[in-house]
Amino acid sequence: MSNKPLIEFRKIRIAKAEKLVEMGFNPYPSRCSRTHYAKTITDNYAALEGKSVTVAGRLMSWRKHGALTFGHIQDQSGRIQLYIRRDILQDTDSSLGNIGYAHLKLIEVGDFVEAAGKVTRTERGEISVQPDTIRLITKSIRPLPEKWSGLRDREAVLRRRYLDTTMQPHKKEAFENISRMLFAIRTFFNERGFLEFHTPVLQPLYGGGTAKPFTTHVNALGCDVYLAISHELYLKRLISAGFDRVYTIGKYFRNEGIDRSHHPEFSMIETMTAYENYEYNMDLIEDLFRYVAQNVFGRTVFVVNGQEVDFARPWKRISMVEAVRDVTGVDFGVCRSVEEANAHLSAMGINEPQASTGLCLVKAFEEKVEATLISPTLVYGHPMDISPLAKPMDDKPDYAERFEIFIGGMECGDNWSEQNDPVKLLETWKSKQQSLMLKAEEIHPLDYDFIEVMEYGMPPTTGIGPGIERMAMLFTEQDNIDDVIFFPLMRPVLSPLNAEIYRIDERVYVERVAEEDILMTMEEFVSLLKDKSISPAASRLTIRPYLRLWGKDTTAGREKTSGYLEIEGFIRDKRLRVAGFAITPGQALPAKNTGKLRSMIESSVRDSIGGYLPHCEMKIHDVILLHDARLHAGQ
RNA sequence: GGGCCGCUAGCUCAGCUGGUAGAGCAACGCCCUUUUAAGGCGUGGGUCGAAGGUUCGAAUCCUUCGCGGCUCACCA
Repeated sequence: MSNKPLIEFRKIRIAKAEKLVEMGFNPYPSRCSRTHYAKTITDNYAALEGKSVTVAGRLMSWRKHGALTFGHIQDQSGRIQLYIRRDILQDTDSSLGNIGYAHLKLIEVGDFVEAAGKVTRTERGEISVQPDTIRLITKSIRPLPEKWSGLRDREAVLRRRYLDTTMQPHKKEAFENISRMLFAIRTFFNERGFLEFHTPVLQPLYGGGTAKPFTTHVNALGCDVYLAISHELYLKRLISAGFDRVYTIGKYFRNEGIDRSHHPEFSMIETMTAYENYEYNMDLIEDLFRYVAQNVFGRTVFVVNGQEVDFARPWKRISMVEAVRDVTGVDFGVCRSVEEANAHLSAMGINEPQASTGLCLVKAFEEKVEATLISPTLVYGHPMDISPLAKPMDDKPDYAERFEIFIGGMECGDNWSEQNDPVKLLETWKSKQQSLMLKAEEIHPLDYDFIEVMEYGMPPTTGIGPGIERMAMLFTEQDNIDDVIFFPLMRPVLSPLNAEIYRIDERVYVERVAEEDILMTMEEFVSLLKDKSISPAASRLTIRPYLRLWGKDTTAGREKTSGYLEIEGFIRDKRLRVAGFAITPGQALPAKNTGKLRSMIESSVRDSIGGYLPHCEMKIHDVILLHDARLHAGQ
């Protein structure tokens, strides 16, 4: 028994669906016989006036006036009004699914309905369908958001995008355009003789980038694998296999920061073209952007960060050395020593000494130049230090045949002539791996299988890799990546209200989706601590006690408890779960989950393990009751 | 990870220096043959994100936690 409005609302609507079932209706039929979209009718009124049509969609408004009822049906194309007259609408007939005027109250805003009737105009001039019959297609049992404001809460919009696009259909446009963009990209490459391949997302080694990967496990093979951080090594295998022009529109997973231009899961169009070098790609990518701009969006000028960007004009092409020189006046191309280069850096106010001249150049570029590149710009000639997979330039072997695209101050693609000299490639990788310049976490596994492919030989090859989301942000003029990803990644939540409606224990739900824990029993844990076989990874531990209260044990005469401790900080990046935690209160447990219970638990935790962890600061959270016999007594 | 901000009914929002939690939409009941944010009369609806604390008294003040946003850092 609840007095929450939503729960009442749901009950009332479910009751209506049940009433329909009693009357012989199916509130969730599979068949629908739409003949026209709303927009087709409003766009072609002259031709359709007086003709019979069937429309279907979600009912967005519903105004009853005695013997007249008005409403709006919304489908993918738009909205159209229903103008329902009691003297025209056929009577209820459950064998046909028709709902008559007397039963219209069983239909309400949010439901999906089908209406068949003549196209007409009302006295006020609105193009409408005057139904002879109305069928319920799908009963909705939750209220839609406020009709005028829609969803405003950013979190609500991101978590329930379907409601946002229902209430504000114009918000579908960006996503429709992104879909068309993908189609156009495929057309562009297909027309140029490229073949689309699927490359693996589950990869036994991660390569082709320096990002941190996601790790997962294949039970059938008994080994850990990584989610792709890149697909290029597979595309190169395809070139070696004899395909000259290949591409993939791949999913990339990088276990790093999330912000308005980074998402853990994103996509790129990545190509490989044999018998060409990076100069070919400069033309290719320029053509690609122009093609998408013109064919999907019908224009070439877009507003990025408040500034106009024109994709039609030939793009500026500049070497990284020149770009830095133009902005800062410093020519790293003539630097003779790292010391000299670092001195230039600190003169610019960048006090992070780099390990090589090349890295200094890159640092200066990132700090001083990147944000200034608003119009599409191709920056080429990266230092070899940061280009392990690229070919050096013939005339300047310290620089790579590589270029990046910058638009609106944002990097929008990375491209180079692929290093296909297997001996040099191996050398570079090995020295890179052993280099003390790199932090341990940046060392990537060597892909010897790939080196072997290169040893058999891969013809001269070059690839481009523009990010789909960044492209979408440019073309749809959004400045937040969440607005071009329909389902951005968010922490799972279960509202208390839904927990009540679905009768789910919220904590059990959250537990189930939580990361994998390390498990051991209290007995094992204490004995390992006692032997000093294990020690905490951090000096600050966060401990969450989970407890079940089982009520009074009549034989022992005391209250029974069970549970576990969840310890963060003991094992790096993992939670340790110590099962078999219980308390034996010398007194009755407090009636409520208050500070008193908390302090009993806290002293119990400290008694059981605190002694073995003398140098640890233990932060013990409030107890989380998984079961409380006192609350469940009636069940 | 740091800083700042937010979280009140299904939705959109009020609620000031602490004093009985409010409105609109939505819902429920009744009236209404041209409405379109329809209208009129009436009714019901809350764990104020969570837990502690201060207080005679907390949505309001304090602490911790949760979720989110913006921003900085990190990051091809």
